[in-house]
Amino acid sequence: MQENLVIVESPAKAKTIEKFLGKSYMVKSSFGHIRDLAKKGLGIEVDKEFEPIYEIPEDKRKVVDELSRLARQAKTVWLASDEDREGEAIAWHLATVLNLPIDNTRRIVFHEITQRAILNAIENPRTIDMNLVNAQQARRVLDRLVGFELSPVLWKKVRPALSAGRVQSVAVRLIVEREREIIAFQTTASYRVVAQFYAEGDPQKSLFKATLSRSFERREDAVAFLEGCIDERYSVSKCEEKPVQRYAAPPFTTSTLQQEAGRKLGMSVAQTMSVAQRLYEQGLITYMRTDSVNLSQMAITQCKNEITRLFGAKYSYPHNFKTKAKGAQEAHEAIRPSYIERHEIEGTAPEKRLYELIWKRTVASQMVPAELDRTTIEINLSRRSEQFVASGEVVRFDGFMRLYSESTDEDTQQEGEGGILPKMEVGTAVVATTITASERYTQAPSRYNEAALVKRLEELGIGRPSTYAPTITTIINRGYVEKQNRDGQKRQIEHLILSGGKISQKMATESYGKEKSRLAPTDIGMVVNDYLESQFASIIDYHFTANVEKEFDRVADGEITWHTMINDFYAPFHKLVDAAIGTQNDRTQQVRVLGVDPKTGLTVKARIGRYGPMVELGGDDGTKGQFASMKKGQLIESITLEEALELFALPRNLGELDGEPLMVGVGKFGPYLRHGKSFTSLAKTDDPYTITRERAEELLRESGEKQRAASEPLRTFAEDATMLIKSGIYGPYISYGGKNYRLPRGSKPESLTYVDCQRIVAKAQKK
DNA sequence: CAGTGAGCGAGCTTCCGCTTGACTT
Repeated sequence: MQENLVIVESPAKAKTIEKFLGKSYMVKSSFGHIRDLAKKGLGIEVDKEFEPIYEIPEDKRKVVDELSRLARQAKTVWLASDEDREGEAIAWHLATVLNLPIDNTRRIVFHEITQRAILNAIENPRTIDMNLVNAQQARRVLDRLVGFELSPVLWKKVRPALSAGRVQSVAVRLIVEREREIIAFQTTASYRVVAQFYAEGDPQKSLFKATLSRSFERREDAVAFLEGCIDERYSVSKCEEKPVQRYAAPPFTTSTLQQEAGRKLGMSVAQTMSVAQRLYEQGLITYMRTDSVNLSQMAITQCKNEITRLFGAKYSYPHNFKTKAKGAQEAHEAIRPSYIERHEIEGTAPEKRLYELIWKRTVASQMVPAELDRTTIEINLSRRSEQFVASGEVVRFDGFMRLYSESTDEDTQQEGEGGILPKMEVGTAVVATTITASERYTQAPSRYNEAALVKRLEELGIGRPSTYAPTITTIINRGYVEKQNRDGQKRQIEHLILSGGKISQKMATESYGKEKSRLAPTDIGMVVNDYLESQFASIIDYHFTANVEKEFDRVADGEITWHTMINDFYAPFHKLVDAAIGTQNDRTQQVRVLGVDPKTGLTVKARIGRYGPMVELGGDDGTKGQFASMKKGQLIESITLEEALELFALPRNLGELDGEPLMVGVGKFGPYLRHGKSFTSLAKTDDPYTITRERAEELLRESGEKQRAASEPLRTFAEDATMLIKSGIYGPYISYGGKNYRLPRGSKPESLTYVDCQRIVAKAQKK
């Protein structure tokens, strides 16, 4: 029996803290929330002052029973959940459910997992802050009201099983609006002029590139400019050198870790979190769901020592950062290595790489700023008012850049900018060796990648570190958004080159628009977004969360009761819901006419059909038209007539084979070949519109062989022919008596005996 | 699993934030 029971939220945290406290303390975890609003129905008694109906979810029963038992035996119970709204609520639910008496229950908080912080917390217990708890109840109730009243409107007015919510609907809106910007974007070309200069009399050492201060929209203007340059004279009008400092980025929060892991390691948001979770569980890093950039004093000191040891004292700059994120609750430290002196770890490749990234970012944050010289040279023309401008940066002292530099989404360096520039006196005459006017196209805005969406949500104060990854999963699962790759397209660009007094022309191709894993809306995502915007503009407003957060804060400060707050919100909101149900919705039946098929003279339309977005050829006068499903990535709003007509080319018949036609089409699993009753997917590199008969036959043969190989068991046993070890997508498994059984961890299929397999089967059957 | 392009209408779907395993063939 233990004298003291300490309850925290996370089991890994419990393990660490237990080491810091004496033998008389037992530390257990609640695994997050232990109670929630009733799963069925609204879970709120709206007309009884919004009384929440709480219940213990099925999967929490065991934890609660265990904690109950231990709490009864303990002399003192310490509620040590996080010091934020949710943590305070967890403490209150625990106190309520475990029937903890006020006099031997203590609420303690700490923001970092260090021995000093924990002992300090134990010495300064307080009581549960009911205002903070009520702010959480308000948050929970509001989210349920919004989600469970909006979603049914969508079922009725748009399509069943859809969903809407305070966070997810704004996330979808961001993606839809970006797509509309891209659709509306008109690309324009202009000529950008770059010249190669050197100082008169010193061609070797003084070579540099400079860009003209303006570009030319019309080709003839660019040509005229170059012609004028043939007998132009140039001189330096300004040469300025300015020292600048570049500061290290703060240590990681959840959102910045997701961004950097995406950019530098190519990891998805969910992947980053799962790898970080493993590092956390091994005690290698601090908690990975945090909005704080704060470092403990201990970590700052360790960084100082480590930096001094590795690079010398002049590189060390011990300091802390201020959190800027909207609505940050700062219950934890920034994400950092638990032990700064540990530079690398054992583990899988992603674990090692993510740890290294965290280590570098943390240590660099405690290093001095880099010092750079930024040089700007301006070149005047004798007969025109434009100028050529060159700028460059030279690192004078590397500082933190010795270890780490933050990446950006737009890693594009402008031509004519860069490294070292020569020192020049004002008035120096310079000579242009070549001047090039190159065609440049304006770029459409790019679609969000996962981390960029998280960044935007965080800026708006929407969502929490624990929900960024799940929110993305939700909007993808609902079919509102897809992760898409796009092939780049090619276009011709013209270079006009003035060299040796003559202008010549050179054509080049450039590719543009290539995208990997970008978030794009689906048609249903756009329809739902437009519907919500038309009926519930105030709820999916970007500032809605920020506004209600202010109200939650007032509840937390005791200025207003949560009932008042929720009532003030609910009355007008519920009116909107009633109004929406009462109005006819014609948005989902939208049909877009794309034009007329030149071959048949029939109209081509795009709309959402029973099985998703489709194009229709003809079918105007009550007759049945020809239908074709739209491809992934195509939208009703932006598909062109040409793209639509292409879709009718499938399914194609490649001719007979063994008396059966060989067909190629596109189904819900992508392009496929059908021969009789058997289906084969095309390879990624094959195009269903152009694939040849020879290639199709080759694919059929290949897939036949693969299928034979896959159905072949890995192992058979002489004792019993029905006991098989097969290879599946989750690794090897046992197939026996029509059922499948997974192998215990670490067992090797080649070393299992028949008796082993029998045991595994028997054990699984007992369960 | 690879197709479709209406109108029988049961009973169901859904939120956001805290936390981890259990489990797919």
